Formats: sequence, structure tokens, C-alpha cells
Amino acid sequence: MTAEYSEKREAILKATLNLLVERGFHDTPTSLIAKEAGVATGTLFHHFKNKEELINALYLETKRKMIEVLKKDVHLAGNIEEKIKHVWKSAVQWGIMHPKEYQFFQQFANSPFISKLTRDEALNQFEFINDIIEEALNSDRIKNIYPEFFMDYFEGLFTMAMNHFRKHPEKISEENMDMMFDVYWNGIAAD
Amino acid sequence: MTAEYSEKREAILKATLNLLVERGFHDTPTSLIAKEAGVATGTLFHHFKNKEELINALYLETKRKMIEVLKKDVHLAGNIEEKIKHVWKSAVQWGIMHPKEYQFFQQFANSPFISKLTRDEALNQFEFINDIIEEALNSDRIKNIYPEFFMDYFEGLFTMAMNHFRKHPEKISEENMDMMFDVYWNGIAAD
Amino acid sequence: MTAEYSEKREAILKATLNLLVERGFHDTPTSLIAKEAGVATGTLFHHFKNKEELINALYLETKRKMIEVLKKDVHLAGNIEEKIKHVWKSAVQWGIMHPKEYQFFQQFANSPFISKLTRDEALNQFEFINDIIEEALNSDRIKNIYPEFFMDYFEGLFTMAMNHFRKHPEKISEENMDMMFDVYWNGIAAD
Amino acid sequence: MTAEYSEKREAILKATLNLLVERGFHDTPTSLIAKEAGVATGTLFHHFKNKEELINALYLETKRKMIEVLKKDVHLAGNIEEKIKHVWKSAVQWGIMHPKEYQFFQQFANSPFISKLTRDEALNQFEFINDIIEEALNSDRIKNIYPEFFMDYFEGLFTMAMNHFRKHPEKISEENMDMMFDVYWNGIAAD
DNA sequence: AATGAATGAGCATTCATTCAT
DNA sequence: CATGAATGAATGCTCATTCAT
Repeated sequence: MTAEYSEKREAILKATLNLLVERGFHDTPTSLIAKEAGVATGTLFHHFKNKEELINALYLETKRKMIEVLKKDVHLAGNIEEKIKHVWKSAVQWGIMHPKEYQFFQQFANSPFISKLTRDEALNQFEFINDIIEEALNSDRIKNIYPEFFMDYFEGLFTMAMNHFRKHPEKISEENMDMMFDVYWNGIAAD
Repeated sequence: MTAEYSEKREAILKATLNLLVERGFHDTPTSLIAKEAGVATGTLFHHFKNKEELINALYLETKRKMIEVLKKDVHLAGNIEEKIKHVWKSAVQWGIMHPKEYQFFQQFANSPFISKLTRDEALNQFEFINDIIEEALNSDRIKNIYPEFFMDYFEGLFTMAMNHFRKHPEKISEENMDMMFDVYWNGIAAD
Repeated sequence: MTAEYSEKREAILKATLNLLVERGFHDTPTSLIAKEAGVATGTLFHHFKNKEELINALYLETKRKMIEVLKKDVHLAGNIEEKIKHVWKSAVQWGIMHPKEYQFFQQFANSPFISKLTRDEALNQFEFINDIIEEALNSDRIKNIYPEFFMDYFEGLFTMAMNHFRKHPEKISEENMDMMFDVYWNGIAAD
Repeated sequence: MTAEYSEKREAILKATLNLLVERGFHDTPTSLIAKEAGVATGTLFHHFKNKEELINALYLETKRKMIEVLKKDVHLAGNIEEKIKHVWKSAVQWGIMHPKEYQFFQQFANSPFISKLTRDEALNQFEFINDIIEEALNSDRIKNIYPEFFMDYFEGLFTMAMNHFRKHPEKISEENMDMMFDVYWNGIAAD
């Protein structure tokens, strides 16, 4: 199912995102999605084989868009700390600007609906981060920790920041973001 | 619906936990839970008003047991760092020893099924942590950060550790736990 | 799914038979069957796993009842010709007395809905006919024809008679039945 | 909807026949027929008003072709027995050579899809057989049986032969066909 | 004539829950 | 307390058919 452009298809994806985060998976019938998208029930299944595939498509296309943002301008950063900070802040800012998309990722992060295939393809797009990680580990700026942890630590602190800002929106500020990145960096910085 | 002890009741809770993490919520009909628990369908509704209440009961009782463990022996720890480390490591160890329970918490962390009531009651039991946090913030051992972040940071790094060990079980070791706590502590330690 | 007795189950089977022959398979929704049987839609699926199994059950139980009739009093017949005639006439009379059941068999004789399992089990019950066939072939009353054909010939002429009487009900008479059996017998009688 | 020749039309009819006998009516959506025929879904409805008319057209055109074969060379036969034998064997041979077409007839023989109109028109083409029957009944070669039965008997024994050969393809032989015709003839031959 | 995206009524089936026993 | 047959609203999905291009 290639993602050829189609207005109806787009409308369905948008309605799915909105309803899923507002009402949860099992309170979002396909009939309601279709209604919200302004199409017939059959049209939904014309574009997506079934509900599961619809959600996987939404997951993948949303992730693609997010990663597009994270990648942007990384190369402009100077040293490795700045590179990581750039990606980290881009991620947090993206999450703040796209709360629904972020919540959707949270909801389906551990869901059996997101197939291994989808997960793998999403992971592939994160490859550019591997380069950064390698560069970081090879530098003398950070502690001697193993790569798998480095990756999960990055994601973990990002998730933490996002959850925090969701619970306490009044804390959203450039300053606090910088503070959190400091916490992140101090955690692994070489002495 | 008080939690008086009953063998059937226990069997239902146990079956619920197993099925929920194995098959996900919407692939776990109450009929299957009853079957797995070795009771009649009606019996389930005799002990729990409905499916939602069953899950909330499971959530609450499991959380209670977990917190029991975290609280244990905290008072024996010396300074504030040791106290926090004790709770943190107890939490990680509990998660490793109870993978199903941990996965269940993850699955339902953001679920609309867990009522505000349940969430609040669970939170209440975390109160003993507030004391620790206050003690920490008042000490000169850690940076000047605001309390809400401190709390979320603790939970965030715990979750990160758990996810990491779930993805990479071969990395589970006392040593790595200590390493992660160091990362945690360095992130917020006063200079 | 053993055929334990149940009034609702019986009502469903009866409604199925009536509707199937009146309206055909694909114009007989399960909802209509349930309505006609005076039960809820769920009840139908409580007794039969799905529509297909419902039809297979109807097929098998109807066939069982029919064969019961064919078997009756065969042993009273004298020679082999009389035995065969007895079965043949019992079959034709059963078909005339049970037009719906007969039509149902015709409709589903070649249907992919009737599973091989059902067909085989139905066939098993015809075993008593094998004895008769063997006796016939070993006698000197009939021509030297091979057994498989003998069996199909019997069924073929029965079907022919049934079709004929269905098209021309005014021809139904003891006399014509006898005439047809003569035709049958002459076809294979030894010179 | 006249049957003007058209490649797409032919392709649709062919695909219909193949799919119908392979998968049964209710597992053969028009979309699949179109796909198999290599045309767009709309095209099917351009050539046939609806699914029912498509099947009726297939029925009628197939029957026409079959009867063409049965008629061929009847006039060359000598006496009435030979004439009947000629038609009977032609029919059996046609069935063996065109198993899909035969199965299709069997499947739809009692179907509500084949309209009375279609059935009547198909019957009309059988008229040449009436002449043969009349000739037979007026001759002294066969028993005194009434015409309606004579007709159904012919068809019944043909069907029986076809079913037998379908179940036991290894029995297909000129010899067995002759044997079966003998059985047929003996059944009604005058003493 | 041909296309195929769009339609929406219709269907088989599921499942939380009830209640008579 | 326990049972399990019965319920019926709700849902995912199918498919014949239409129609703008």
C-alpha cells in the first residue's frame, strides 16, 4: 500500500489520529473515523486493508514526518554535544508542537497493533542517529558506556521530558529545555 | 467490592494479568479470562462489577504489592543518596522479577481504563517518596531543580532502565544497575 | 458440538431449513434465522460456531433421520429384490413426505459449505446399503456390473424419481412408484 | 443486452465460469471476476446489467453450445434406439470434455439465480428431443410409459452417468458408456 | 467503451453482561 | 456463592453497483 496522495486518504489519517488520542483505540470504531473524515465506510477500506493497517500507516507516516524535522540542520551543529542537543531539542519541540502525534506514539509504543514490520521500518529511519552516537562514543566528551544504553538513554530522557511537559504545561520554556538537556548531558559527560 | 480473599477471585486476577500482557486488552474477552481462571463467566461478574473494575482492581493491588517492596528497608539507608538509590534499585529489581506486572503497568499507564480514582489512590501510596524528595531538595547534594521535575526524572530514568533491560536482557547485572544509577545521580548532583 | 437436546437449538435448525429452501443460502441472513426461530442473534452462535457449522449440523441430523427411515423393516423383506425395493420406496416416500428436507439436500449436495467431514460421516451411515449391494451382486438376479456403478445407479434413479415427482406432483402414486422401480430393476436385472 | 462479440465480454464470461466452479457463487465477488478477466470493475457492468444477468448469460450461452453438439449428426442415426443413443452419448461425452461447464450446470440447476426466462429459453432449445421422444413412444420398441417420465428418465440417467464419472474418472471408457446406455435402454425397452 | 475510486446498505460474528436455576 | 445459557447492541468488513473522467 504505497502512500500515493489522495485527499480522502489524508482525511482518514487525520481523523484517525484525532479520534484515537481523544477516545482510545477500542472506543474508535471505523465507522466513526469515516464519518469524521467525511467519507463512506467503504472508502476507508478502499484505502487501507483493515483497521490495523490504517494504524500502521498512520504510525509510519507520522514517524517519517517527525524524523524529517529531527534531521534538519543537524549538520550545521559544531561539536558533538551541540549535535546531540540539536536533535534532542528538535525532538522535544516537535513533541510540544504536535501533542496529538506524540500521544499517539505513546499509546501505541507497546501495542500489538504496530507490527514488527512497521517498527523495523521506523527504526531504519533513525539510522542517522547511529552516526551521531558513534561519533559521541569515540569522542572523549562522554563516559565510557555501551552503545545500546546510550541510545535508550537518549530516548528515555526525551520521553521523560515530554511526559513532564504534558503533565506540567506551564513549565514549557526554552530555559527548562536547556536545563533538562544539561541534566541529560551531565549524566553521561566525562568527568 | 472489598478485596476479601477468595481463591476464585485470585484466579481471575491472575488469569487477567497473564492474558492481558500476552494478548492485549482488546483480544482478551472476559469469557476467556473466566475460562483460563477455571470459573464460569458469571462468576467473574460476581467478583467484579464489570471488566473495567476488574482491571482497576488488578492495577491497584499490583501497585500496592510493588510499593510494599520499594518501602522495605528504606529507613536503613544512611544519607539521602543511599535512600534514593535503595528505592531506585528496589524498583528496577522488582520490575525484573515481575516482568508481567511491569508490562501491565506500561500497557495501562496511559489507558482510559484506569480511572482517575485508581490513579489517585495509587499515587497516594507513593507519598513516602515525597518525603525523600523533600529531604533531597533541602540537602546540598543535588542541584537546584524544581520538585515536579525531580519526581518525573526519577520515574523517567526508572522507566528507561526497565525498557533497556527488557530490550537487552543480557545486560541485566548489578553492575549495570549501579552504572545507571550513577548516570541518574550525576544528572542532578550538585557540582 | 454434540447434538444435546435444546429447544432453542431445535428451533434454529427448523428455521434454517425453512428459510434456506424458501430463499436460498445467500438470501438467508443469520439474523433472519434467529428472528424466525424466536431467539437472539447471539443465541444462534452460542449453539453453532458459525453459519457453516449450522448448515453442516442441519445436513447431518437430517440425513440421520432419513436413514433411520430407510433402515426400518428392511430385514423383514424376503429376497434381495424386495429388500432393494423396500429401501428405494422408503427413500422416495420419505422424499415426498419431507419435501423441504429433500430440497435442502439437493441444494447443498454440491455445495462447498458441506464439509468433507460431514459428507464422510453421512456416507458412513449408508453402510447398511453396502451389505445389500454385496448381496445383490453375489446373487444371480442382476447383471454383472461393478459395485461403484451399482451404488450410483441406485442413487441416480432415486434422484430422478424425486425430481420427476417434484415437477409433476400429480403423478405421485403407488402405481407410478412401482413402475419406476420396475424400470430401475429392468435396467440391471439378469436376462 | 444482445450477445454481440467482444473480447472483454468473452473474458468476463470465461473468468466467471472458472471462478464460479472453483470457489462457488458466494465466494466469487464481481471484483474478482473483473480482476481475473483483466478488466476494470466498471467494465463488467458495462457488458452485463448486474451479476445475476451475467450468470444467466453464461448459463444460456453455455447451454446453447452444448445443445449444438447434441444435435449434431442425429439425423444420420438409423432407428430410434440409435438416435437416442447418439444423443445420450454425445451428452455424456460433452460433459466429460467440459467438466467446468457441467459442474456449473449442476451448481445452478436449482438456483434461484437462473430466472424462469432463462430456464424456459434453455428448454426451448431442447425441442428437437421432443420429436425423438414422440418417435420413441410411437414405436413399439419401448414400454408404455408416459412422456413426462420418459424425458425425466433420460435426463436422470444422463446425470447419473456424469456423477458417476466425476466420482470415478478411472471408469471413463467407451465400454462403460455403452454399458450404461444398455442399462438405460433395458429399463424402458418393451419386453 | 473503459476505468477504478467511491459508495453505503447489509452481514457474520463478538462480547460484556444478565439472570434463572 | 456459582453456573452458563441467553441476550442484542455494536463492529469490522464486504461487495454489488454507480459515475465522473
